[in-house]
Amino acid sequence: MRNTNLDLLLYDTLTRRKRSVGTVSFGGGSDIINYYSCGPTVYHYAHLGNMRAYLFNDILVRVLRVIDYKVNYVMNITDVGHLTDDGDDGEDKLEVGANRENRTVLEVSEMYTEAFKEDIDILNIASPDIMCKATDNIAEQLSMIKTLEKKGYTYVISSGVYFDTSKIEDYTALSGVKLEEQMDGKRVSVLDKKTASDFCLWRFNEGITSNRSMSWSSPWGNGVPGWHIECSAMGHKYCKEGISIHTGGEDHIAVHHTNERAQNIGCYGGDWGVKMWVHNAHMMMGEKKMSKSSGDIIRPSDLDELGIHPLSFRLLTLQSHYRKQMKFSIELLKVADKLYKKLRHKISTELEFYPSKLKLDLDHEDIYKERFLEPILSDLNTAKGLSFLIELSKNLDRYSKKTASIIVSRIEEIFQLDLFKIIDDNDLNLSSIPIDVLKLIDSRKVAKENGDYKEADVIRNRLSLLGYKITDTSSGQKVQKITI
RNA sequence: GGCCGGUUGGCAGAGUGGCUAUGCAGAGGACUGCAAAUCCUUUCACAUCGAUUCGAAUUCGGUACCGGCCUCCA
Repeated sequence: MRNTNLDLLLYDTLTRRKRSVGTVSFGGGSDIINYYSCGPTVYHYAHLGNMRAYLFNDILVRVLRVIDYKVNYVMNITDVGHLTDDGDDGEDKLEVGANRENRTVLEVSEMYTEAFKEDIDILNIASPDIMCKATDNIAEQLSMIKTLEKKGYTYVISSGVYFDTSKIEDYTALSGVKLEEQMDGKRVSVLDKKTASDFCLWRFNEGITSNRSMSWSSPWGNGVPGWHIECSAMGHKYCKEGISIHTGGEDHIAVHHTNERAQNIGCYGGDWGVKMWVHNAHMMMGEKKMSKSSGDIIRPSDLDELGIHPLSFRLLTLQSHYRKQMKFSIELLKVADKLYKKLRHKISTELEFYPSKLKLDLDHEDIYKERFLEPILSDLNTAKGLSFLIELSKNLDRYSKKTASIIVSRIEEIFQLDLFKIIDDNDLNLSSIPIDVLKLIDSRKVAKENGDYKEADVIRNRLSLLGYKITDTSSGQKVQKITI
């Protein structure tokens, strides 16, 4: 049994309203949340735009755990089946990645899976409990396609086995799109499918893909699974009772999740399925979103070089709501970075870590709940929770050190900004500084001691042009390398 | 064309029927040889038209504009 009656409200894409997660939990004490999130396709690096989605998942899972749900957090790794192009003309992304880099598909998927794990780690995103690969679950996918065939939801054409979407009554319920209003055939290639919205369950080796390196045998012929079937099959395998919450980017609503849902309905007829769909909005750079196809990407591990702490990006996402498009630019990142460093400096130097489960007195318990937890529990209003944290950090004298520390500790259970860790202030060690720069620094020290401030200022300007920032502190000159 | 969402101060971005969001920037001050950093104080807002209301930036309706998705995408 959970030891709290607090609950989280989330916006459910299917019913288009906020619903309590208590209505979708499983287990005797209704305390288990089966959580399934669409993960990366490992043919390339994941970028900051992708990271917004994983940050959203991370925050959500942490909130569920704070209010005492047992979360079974499952994320798939797509290493087969995801095409570069629309439903029927594209090549498998993994094959493309392998060709591009002159490696095997396995090497490519392993390399980018590792890179993904490193990147989420940099942003303090916890690893899911289960990360399952599509290629490890081919049997489950085949078995699901067989059931769909038995139940009459499939048909076979020259390119593969297809799902007959006309058999699902409310096929477009997630997106609300009216198929007959769609511009059929304009973007979706119809080929010899019965309906443009029909999608591939099993793709035969033929045409441009006849010499792909990945292939499995099946009752219908050798080939590879379609993209959507992996999520249905693995979701069912790892979330036996059903999926409480299924998340993903909003771009998945109209196609991927719509098809996943159709497969579930066809295969399990409503006995098993997804109880709540939650989608995050995209991050926009200027006029367009950051995307791998445009080539203009920034990874978490690139941030250091820009002089920006990676967790400043985590902070930036906390400032906006997950269902709203988030504007992104280096400038905004710098603003967040400034705030981040200030906040962390303050907390790390004035408070100390206390375990979050320590009790607070009633008044402070209420303050924590009203100012922080309640906004978070109302569809994840992290921005409001964050404004409380900032306020708190500016008014530490109103709290005892222990009380403030416990509150921040509780906030950190969710925000994970490493606020208690002293920040490295980028003070350079002398050996990394060129000798002529060192000489200048030294001569400025002499000039200052002699009261020759004019000369000291001249030297400071010269150093600044050389890329070094000099700051006078009570303990002498501090040297920092200037970044962008 | 269909679906979804947005329009808040210089920028970013929350929000509630009557009460300071918050951050960065700006202004003033403290500190400093001067800067930087830090701290304190502070200016500036709710697309437009109509309706409901004692009262609406907050509810409802119209208008205008903007964005996303419908195609690989988080």
